[in-house]
Amino acid sequence: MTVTSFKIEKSGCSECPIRHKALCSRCEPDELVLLEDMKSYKTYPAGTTILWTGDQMEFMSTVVTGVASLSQTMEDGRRQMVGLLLPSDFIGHPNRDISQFDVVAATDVTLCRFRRKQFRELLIESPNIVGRLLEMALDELDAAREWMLLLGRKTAREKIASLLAIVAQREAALRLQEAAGQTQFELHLTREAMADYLGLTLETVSRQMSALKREGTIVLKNKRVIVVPNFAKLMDETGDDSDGGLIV
Amino acid sequence: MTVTSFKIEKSGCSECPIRHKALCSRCEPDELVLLEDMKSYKTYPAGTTILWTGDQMEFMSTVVTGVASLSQTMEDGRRQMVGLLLPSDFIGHPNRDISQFDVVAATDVTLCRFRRKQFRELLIESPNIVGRLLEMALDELDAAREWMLLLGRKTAREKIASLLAIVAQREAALRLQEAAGQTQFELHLTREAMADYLGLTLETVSRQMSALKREGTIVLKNKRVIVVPNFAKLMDETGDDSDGGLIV
DNA sequence: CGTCGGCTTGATTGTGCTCAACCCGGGTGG
DNA sequence: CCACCCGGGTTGAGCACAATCAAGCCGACG
Repeated sequence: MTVTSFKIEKSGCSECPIRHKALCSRCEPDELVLLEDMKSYKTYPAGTTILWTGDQMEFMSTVVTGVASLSQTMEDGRRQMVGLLLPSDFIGHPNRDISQFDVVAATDVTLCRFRRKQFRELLIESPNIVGRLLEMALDELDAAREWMLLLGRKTAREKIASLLAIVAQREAALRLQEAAGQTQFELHLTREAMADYLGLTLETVSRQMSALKREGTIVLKNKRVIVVPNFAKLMDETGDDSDGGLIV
Repeated sequence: MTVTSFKIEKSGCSECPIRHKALCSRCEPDELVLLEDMKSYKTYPAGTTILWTGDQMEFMSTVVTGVASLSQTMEDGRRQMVGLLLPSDFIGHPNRDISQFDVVAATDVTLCRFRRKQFRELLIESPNIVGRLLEMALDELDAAREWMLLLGRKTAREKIASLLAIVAQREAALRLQEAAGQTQFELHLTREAMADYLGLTLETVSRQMSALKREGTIVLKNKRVIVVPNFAKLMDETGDDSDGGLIV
């Protein structure tokens, strides 16, 4: 177990960084005490596979810190990422004990875990948790469906622009700003990860990135940090309608 | 209101054809009485759009009979189906009052509906419903993610074979059989609907169907009824691993 | 009989994949 | 210190698969 996880293990739920967003966000103080008893933390180094397709899932987990990816692989190696797990996102299925996907730590990842059996009992007793879990599942479902449009119908160019726009908006939201005018953000993904996410090859990703650079839509500061001089111009490339396709 | 819906309106929940699968499947008799009071039926003819993207959603609904599709459309007309709604499937989001997708009746469709406001109160009081809804949402999420692999990574041939295999398995399950050896089923979808579902053009769908026919993988009985002489041969074309990629 | 929707088939084009070479920066070890 | 390697990234040439454009078929229905 690493040092980071140890620090977290000392602190209670009330100091948890994702307290207001995770499945426990609606819990009353007395319910939190219950959770406090059951939970355990575990940290995985970047690059580790947390769960393979077909693995037994002894635990239900919430991402506390770090980023993990959910992906599927075909026999011949073709791979598709089907979800990005950010802090507060949930891993597990109360009624299925076998993982349907590979879960890979993209950065160092710390999970807050509950044993399946205990968790199921918890669900029966705690409507606040079930309700929040339902809400989160429905949000994930909508996100997955949005992504299906991208995978099925967008061109390579539009896919790249969409990904960049989404990451930019997410980072802006963290700073409580809106992505508009000049924006700057960090892209943690390798070209290969982008390709897996978008259903492209890494060469196509590289080519389209170069094209966007050449045309001045984006400027690369240092391979990871991207500057968007004019966010509207990037949005034009996504293929979405003017309001960004998002219901705000 | 059509004749079919009138018949349904007369019968109570206990005679409902989807009683054992829908969101009410775990309800006790006393809870059913509650639902009985709140519900109303509505039938839409084939081809009708039940809900447009951006529409206010006054009702939360369950499909009782028929098939509807969930889809997204881009400005320029490109369209992607993101879900198929079969009997017992649920439409609506307790915490969102605006539809994110177009909902179109593929066949005549009858919905069992609850008013949003009432439904939300119901959720607070009835853990059996929330629990069932969570289960259904997680199943949908897994299905959506499976579909993302198909959209992002499979070839046209594999997409068609996968669709046929899935429909065949579903129909077999209805007859409490397993798809194996010689199988036969009905495909309600037009070529265009298949294309929208698979992220292809209808010409490509037609060509691949012809190819599968030519090679003897499938036999068309009468444009809608498809015979699969050897189910394993069809599975070979899907690109999935031998066990069908399904966790049984 | 003509029309119309759903479907098939053909010819051509083009986007994105494949294969391949090469660049760049950061370790590592002789 | 330099040589080497290795992972991530870029770029090019050629190809293949699916999209596009276009014509025609078939069965239903007015």
